[in-house]
Amino acid sequence: MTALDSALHATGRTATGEADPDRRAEIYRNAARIFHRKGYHATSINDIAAAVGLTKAGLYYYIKGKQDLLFAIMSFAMDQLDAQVIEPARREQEPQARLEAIVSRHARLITQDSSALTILVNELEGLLPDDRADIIGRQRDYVEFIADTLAALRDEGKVLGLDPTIGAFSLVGMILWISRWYRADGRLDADEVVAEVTRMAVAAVLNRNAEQAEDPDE
Amino acid sequence: MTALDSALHATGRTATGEADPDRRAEIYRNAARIFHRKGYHATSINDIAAAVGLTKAGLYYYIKGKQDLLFAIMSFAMDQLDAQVIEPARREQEPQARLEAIVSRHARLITQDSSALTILVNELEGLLPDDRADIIGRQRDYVEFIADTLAALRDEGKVLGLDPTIGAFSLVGMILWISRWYRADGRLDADEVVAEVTRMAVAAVLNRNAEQAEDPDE
DNA sequence: GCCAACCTACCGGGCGGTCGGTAGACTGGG
DNA sequence: CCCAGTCTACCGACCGCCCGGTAGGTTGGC
Repeated sequence: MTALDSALHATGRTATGEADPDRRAEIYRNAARIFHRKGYHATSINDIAAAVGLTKAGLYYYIKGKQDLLFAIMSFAMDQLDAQVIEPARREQEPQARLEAIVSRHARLITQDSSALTILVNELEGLLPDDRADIIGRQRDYVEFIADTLAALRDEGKVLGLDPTIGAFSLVGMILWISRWYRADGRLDADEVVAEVTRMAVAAVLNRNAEQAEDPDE
Repeated sequence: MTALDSALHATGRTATGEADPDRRAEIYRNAARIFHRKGYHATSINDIAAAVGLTKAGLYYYIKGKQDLLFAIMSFAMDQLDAQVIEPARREQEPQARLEAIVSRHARLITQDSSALTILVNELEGLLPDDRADIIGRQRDYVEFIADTLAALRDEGKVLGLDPTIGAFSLVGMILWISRWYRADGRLDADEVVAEVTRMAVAAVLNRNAEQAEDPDE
């Protein structure tokens, strides 16, 4: 997660703004890991401070507060999603290729490091209202991007009788859930998981047999 | 959620055991709602007490502690899953019918009342180790039940080149995610959501075209 | 000598949980 | 018909603890 350094500059509003960015990146990385493991509310500032070898007061040299720390991590995760998933997928012209890009890239990201991305969806209620509105808005945009892609597939005749909203949410659920069961040191390797999930996602929305095509309603 | 009453008798180990079961059911119902909305750690005993018109001390007449309350709710949710999803599905002999029963029944349950079922997956770290082991074990059994169903489909030749474990987890993710976006008062109605999700789930795992059947590896 | 990078010591407050008490309904003996 | 005794269902006050956050240093490299 070396990209965290640059991300911190981008979300500078949450940090003191003068401290060593490498050290701050290390702190944010550890915070994300602990928030992910124990949950935001169950994690104390002391837990994070201890993990980076500081006292609580020492940690406050680098952060403005617990909620700002959470928002910075979630903003970073959202930036990551934008840069690694949404932007590359947007460059795909074919709707089906675009869908495959979304799913495989998002799944890949989660197998690489799920901390920040998982916090992004699980700890929304820990944010201040304004920050929460910001994050939720960006998440909504993402789901709409997927729904639009499904709608484009429908216009091509490749999808019949599927509500794009339900489809988009279902795919997102499938992808996000990966962080709950995938372990880098487990039986399954990341390439296999990404490929399999992508195949399932595409199969879930594409109609390939007459049976579904003939009976779009019900 | 009237079935809560009987569930409470079943999980009597967590309550004082003498108090009015109706009142206790009301308390558990409210607790589940608030845990669901704010999260376990962000919810104080006072929040729950106030919601049922008691003081904190008064509430302790009915419950043994915060963690026991959580475990009771999760046990109830797991009982619900057993009775409404797993048992009925087990009675389906055909693997495909069984899969459809699992998905549609589980999805239906979530559209009806997601509180307890959502707590079941999101608040595991709030439990004592022994209780957590209990719940995780039951959840693992459920995923294995789905994986076995997928394996049976594979043995029938209806599924090719799909890892049953990945498939089972992905379907579970799709289903559980419903509680995050479905609103009973929203644009989509429950029947539509259940039907659509079930169709997607089946499509995701069944191979219906030659393309997939010819190339199981990769 | 200065400033970045920390620390010790502390604050107010809310937490989960407990304790002693009590209003009021109910019960049974005279 | 009464009243002592008992039990259910609660409450006010309190406990120790830990939380997020801060004030005011101290230290070591430039």
